[in-house]
Amino acid sequence: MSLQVLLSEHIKNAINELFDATLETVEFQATRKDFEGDITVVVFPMLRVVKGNPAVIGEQLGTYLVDHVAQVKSFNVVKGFLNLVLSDTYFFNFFYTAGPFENFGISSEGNDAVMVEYSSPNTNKPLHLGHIRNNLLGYSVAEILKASGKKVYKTQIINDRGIHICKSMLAWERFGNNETPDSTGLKGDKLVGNYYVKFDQEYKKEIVELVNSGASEETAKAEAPILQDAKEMLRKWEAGDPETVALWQKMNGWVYEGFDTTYKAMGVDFDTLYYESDTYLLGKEVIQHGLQKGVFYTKEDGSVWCDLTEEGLDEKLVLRSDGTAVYMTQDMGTAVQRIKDHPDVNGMIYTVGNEQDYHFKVLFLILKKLGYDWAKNLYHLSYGMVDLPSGKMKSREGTVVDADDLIADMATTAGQISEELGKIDDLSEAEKETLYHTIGLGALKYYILKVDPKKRILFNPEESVDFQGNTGPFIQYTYARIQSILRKASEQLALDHSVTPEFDLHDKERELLKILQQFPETVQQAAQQYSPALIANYTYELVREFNSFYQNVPILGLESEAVSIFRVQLSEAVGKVIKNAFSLLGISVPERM
RNA sequence: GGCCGCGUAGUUCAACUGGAUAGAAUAUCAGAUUUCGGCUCUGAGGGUUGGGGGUUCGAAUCCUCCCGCGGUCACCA
Repeated sequence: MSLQVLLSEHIKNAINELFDATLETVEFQATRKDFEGDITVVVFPMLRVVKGNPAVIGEQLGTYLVDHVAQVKSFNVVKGFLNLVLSDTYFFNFFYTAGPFENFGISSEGNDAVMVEYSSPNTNKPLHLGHIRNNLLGYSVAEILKASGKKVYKTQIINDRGIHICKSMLAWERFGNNETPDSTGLKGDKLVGNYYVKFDQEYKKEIVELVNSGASEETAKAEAPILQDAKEMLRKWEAGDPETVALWQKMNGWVYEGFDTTYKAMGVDFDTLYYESDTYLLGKEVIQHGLQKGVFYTKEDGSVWCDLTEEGLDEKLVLRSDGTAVYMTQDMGTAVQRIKDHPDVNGMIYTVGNEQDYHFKVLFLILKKLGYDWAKNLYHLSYGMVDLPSGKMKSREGTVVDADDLIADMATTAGQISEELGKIDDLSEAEKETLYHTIGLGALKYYILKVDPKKRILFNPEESVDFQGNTGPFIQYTYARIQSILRKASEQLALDHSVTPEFDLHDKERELLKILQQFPETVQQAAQQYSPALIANYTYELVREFNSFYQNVPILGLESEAVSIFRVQLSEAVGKVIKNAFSLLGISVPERM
């Protein structure tokens, strides 16, 4: 039984005995640092069933608890807050039953399955900083859900068809001179991206020419020959023209290879993939189903709509008058398909930028109206844009930050700083390179994940790779330091885990234990809220608490060996929790740095 | 313009979802140490939580009206 449950029981009994009243729930909170105590009972809410002065009620409750509950050592009351001081035995007991902390906070996989979609790129240009936030969020939320006891499928829908894909194909065909990733030494996604840019340049040229020869800008934009050709290419692709399809496959293949490299560098992965070229025709049966149920209706021109005005939204087109699918149709079809493919899944998380908030609101609502029981478990993991100190990322102004470049830069910067600090001279070059990548990536990931997803991020590369403050490297550094403590300790002490300590806990050690035991709860909370930021901030708090004590107080070579052993074991536990927490964020921790 | 989101120390972020005196980190300043203006400690200042009103024992958090920033309003995806 957890402590809170135990205390609730006793408090309810107390209210019953002392005031002859019935209490439904008891509200707890962690005691604030500036007050004495470990856990706080809020008395105010009880005033609804018990009349009286909250401070007096608190006194009476406190006395009762000290008398009846072994774990409560003493108490104090401030206004309506009853602060309980727990016994050392309680903390020792927690520490020695929860240990050895290997899988602390990580539940084993259950049957309840969810699907997490993230990344979902277009196959006509390389991944950029915006995708990085998307990928990190999606991956981390998937890991957190897993740790909370769910079965998780990571997926993405790859946007591999459409006019934008044809644009890069056309430009390559026309200006490419049969260039390949091999012949140019470029990553496949970069090469294809270059031709997408090339198309745009040519297109603009043609517009200027047309306008100069008297056309209006609007008609010039619509009628530029190169755009017409791209449209023609799309028609050919949809008709299954072998040559076009072969080109499409070849160029997409290049892009996938490039993406794989980037995903690998980022440390993210997927369990199952969906391609838009397979799903873009899906959803028509869903439309039929919806028409029968009366959820949709047909207009005179044959287009199909869903009326959401009762729910405060608009009318939404779900099928064009020519019978072809729109974005919404596809997304409905894909959702249904995914459940068909994975019958154990009963919920989905979509990691997509907040510019699509409205789209997902509508999608979820329609699926609910269609009567799918899993539709109530859909969640749009919506996140804000990533801005740079120089302003917004604009592809036309060339201020887009490329994902590969950024990851490489972060590693370089991490290397420079490490060299200056000069603590790792005895590592081999290869080891150093791995380490710098770990640190650089850790800096990047932590900086992005510690911010609430829905808020915009101002990404400052220099600040993020700082080794001080609330940063990834600082936490990694603490982990490495703990490993070093353990290495030294193993030479001096026999770490007997069966030792039952007999000494008073230092206040700081109680603080640390309090934070430590909150980890499992934090994981559950983060899973409920889909918030890696919660994990990140938790880890930082743990690390800060650890440093504030063990930076000034010796761990080894104390007069009492029992205390030394305990401190080493506590350090070890903190290290393991850091490692567990960081693995939920997709960040690895170095053994030394 | 309608709808959605955001607004917290100079800056970047927190605040256990309505709880106590709104906290960290950075930057700044002052001390200590230092063969260094750089590294490391110690400490300080810094806030009407965009503004007004409301709800209650209690509001950064909830409701409302303004202000500012962003997004979105396609038979595009």
